[in-house]
Amino acid sequence: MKSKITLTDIAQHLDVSVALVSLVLRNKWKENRISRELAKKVKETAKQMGYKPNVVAQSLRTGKSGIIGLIIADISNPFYGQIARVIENEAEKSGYEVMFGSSEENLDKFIKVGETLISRQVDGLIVVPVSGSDVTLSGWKERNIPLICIDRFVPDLKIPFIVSDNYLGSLTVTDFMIERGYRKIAFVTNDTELSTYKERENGFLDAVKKSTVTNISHTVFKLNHKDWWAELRNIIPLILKMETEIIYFPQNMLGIEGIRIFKELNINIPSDISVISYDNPEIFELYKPGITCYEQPVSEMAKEATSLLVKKLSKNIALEKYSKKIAGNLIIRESC
Amino acid sequence: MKSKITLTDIAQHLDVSVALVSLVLRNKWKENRISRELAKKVKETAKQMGYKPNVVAQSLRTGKSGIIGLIIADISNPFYGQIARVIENEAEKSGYEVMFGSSEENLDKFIKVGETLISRQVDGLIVVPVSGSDVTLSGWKERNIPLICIDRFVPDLKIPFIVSDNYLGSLTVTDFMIERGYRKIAFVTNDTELSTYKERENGFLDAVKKSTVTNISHTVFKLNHKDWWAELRNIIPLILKMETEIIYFPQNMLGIEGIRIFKELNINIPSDISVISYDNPEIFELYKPGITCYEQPVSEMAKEATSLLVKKLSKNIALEKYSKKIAGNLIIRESC
DNA sequence: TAGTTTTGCTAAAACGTTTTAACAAACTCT
DNA sequence: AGAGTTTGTTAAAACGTTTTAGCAAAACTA
Repeated sequence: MKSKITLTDIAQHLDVSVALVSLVLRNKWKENRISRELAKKVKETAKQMGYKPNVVAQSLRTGKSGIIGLIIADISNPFYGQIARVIENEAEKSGYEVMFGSSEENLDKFIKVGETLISRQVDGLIVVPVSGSDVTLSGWKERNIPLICIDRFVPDLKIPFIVSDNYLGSLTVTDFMIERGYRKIAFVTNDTELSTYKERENGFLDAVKKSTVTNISHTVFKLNHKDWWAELRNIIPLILKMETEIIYFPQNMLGIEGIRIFKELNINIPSDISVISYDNPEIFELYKPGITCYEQPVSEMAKEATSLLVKKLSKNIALEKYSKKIAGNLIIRESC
Repeated sequence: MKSKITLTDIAQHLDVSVALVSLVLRNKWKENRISRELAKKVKETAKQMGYKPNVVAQSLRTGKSGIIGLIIADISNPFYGQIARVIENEAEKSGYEVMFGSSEENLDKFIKVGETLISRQVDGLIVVPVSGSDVTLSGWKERNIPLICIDRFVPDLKIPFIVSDNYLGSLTVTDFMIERGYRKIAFVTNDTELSTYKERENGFLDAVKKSTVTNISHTVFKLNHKDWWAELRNIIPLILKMETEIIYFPQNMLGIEGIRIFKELNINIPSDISVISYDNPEIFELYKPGITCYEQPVSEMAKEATSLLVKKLSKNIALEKYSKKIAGNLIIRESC
């Protein structure tokens, strides 16, 4: 069997033009007045010869690759894995494929992955912006690359975004803690300007401030972005020493690492300390005790973002006004 | 800013030929005797004009896409996620990118994903074969598509494979259970012909058979492939009623689902029943009690498979003789 | 019968590259 | 000075498609 059958092969085999074959196989034979029988014959021969279109050639000619590029922030974070899954699924429904890469929260890698995707002629890009990526993003925008931000947005940049309502979410979490009677609260976050963390911190602080309960003592710990992993290990004993009643992790990786450390230290949740976290990875459900958390509307975000981009690609409209902040929901389990 | 700068743009701008620009930018100017100064000028202009090669056009011309296709079996299985991650990483080191899709253990989807990847002109394919995929695979092989199987192999098909040594692994697990004194053992597996499951079952059965201990009672439960999820729920109470001492899940998803069900039923591990599983997802480490399991050499497999494919792509050699079964290792925790 | 319309198909350009053969100009020999 | 060689550059074909304008033949019109 010949390894690659092209339109030319079929055309030669039937002694017709390449154009005709192309028209038939893309179902344009009617409007191009190609006779029904010939069309049929072409289709059959194509199938029988095992013709598969060369998408690369198609892309080159049409300028459309049928690929959506996705840049997530951290491949090992199940949250982004889930986002990628849903986007892939949704994209497929609209006939697109997804190519993706992870920036690992690193600007250089972000740029590199993006440029690679662009040189592959992706039709559009869904990105989780990383710290410092605003210049790059506006550059891409200038170059007319259809762009959507997901999970995080970049203030001041007129790029449409679909994110979860992190401020509201964190308010909810904090109100819940206070209502449950917790008064000594530790908030352990990453030291970064990213919108997600900022808004969750603001939500936390505002909830405490607005509360009618007055005797709340709260401490914010900021982990160095680069080796938060190690820092968390150092900080947790401190937090325990402070007789903290509850620790609030505003992100799943922090939460997961937290419970790992508690397990190692033989600290019991919730009898020794209570825990609440953002995001709802499978492990929070399975863990004993189940971890109370604020679940983000992952599927919804991913779906919205994809359909927004697809809309943009089919009819070229401005999208900023479609930007959205979507609420999630609190899942109460046994950890607090 | 113009949205797409091409070689032609640069050539016109400098009033030289497109050929020259191409030669310079791909660092072939020396062997083509292009003057040093002109080369320098071309490079500078290219950078300054923001030229990015159109990889699609390059692919069409060269017949190489620089993409490795990957078909995993189940996107929601962290085991395959990890494989995908490592492959992507390794591929990148050799200058390849990875496009992937999941077959969801479904033959039609497997074929569809594969054909899509092929029509995208992937340079080669790493696949986790699904049940019944042998015909498809040999078809692809006929079409000269460089192919490697990972995780599972297809007997009788001369396609190079990198898998873990499932028979040996299961022997090890079973020997361990017996040595620990367990005598009433349930083996809960999927009802499938896939090499992984078959070999783990054989390993289990042979270990029991060969054992010098005589009073072992073992039962094999086979879950219907399609809704194993529901069936497992039905079977576990039976297993408990049989006063089984230990339950052996020969795959991570089975194990995870198992502990979820135990949690729901308020069954304690290991006091009510002991558990041992194959694979080592994060949750087995974090869970209380930690789940004893047999860890597969995921990274090693993924690395081997990638480097094998890359080798094939650079120098076109036959690979079957490089097929490998790699041993994993037992991780002892508290669940048995 | 001559003109007009319809039918059925094809030639050719284009997409952005890579690669090879060829060519003019400048040099180097005798 | 003429032949040969080297240097620096380019024209053109090719990869596999899509798409448009156009053409010949057939079928109508009147």
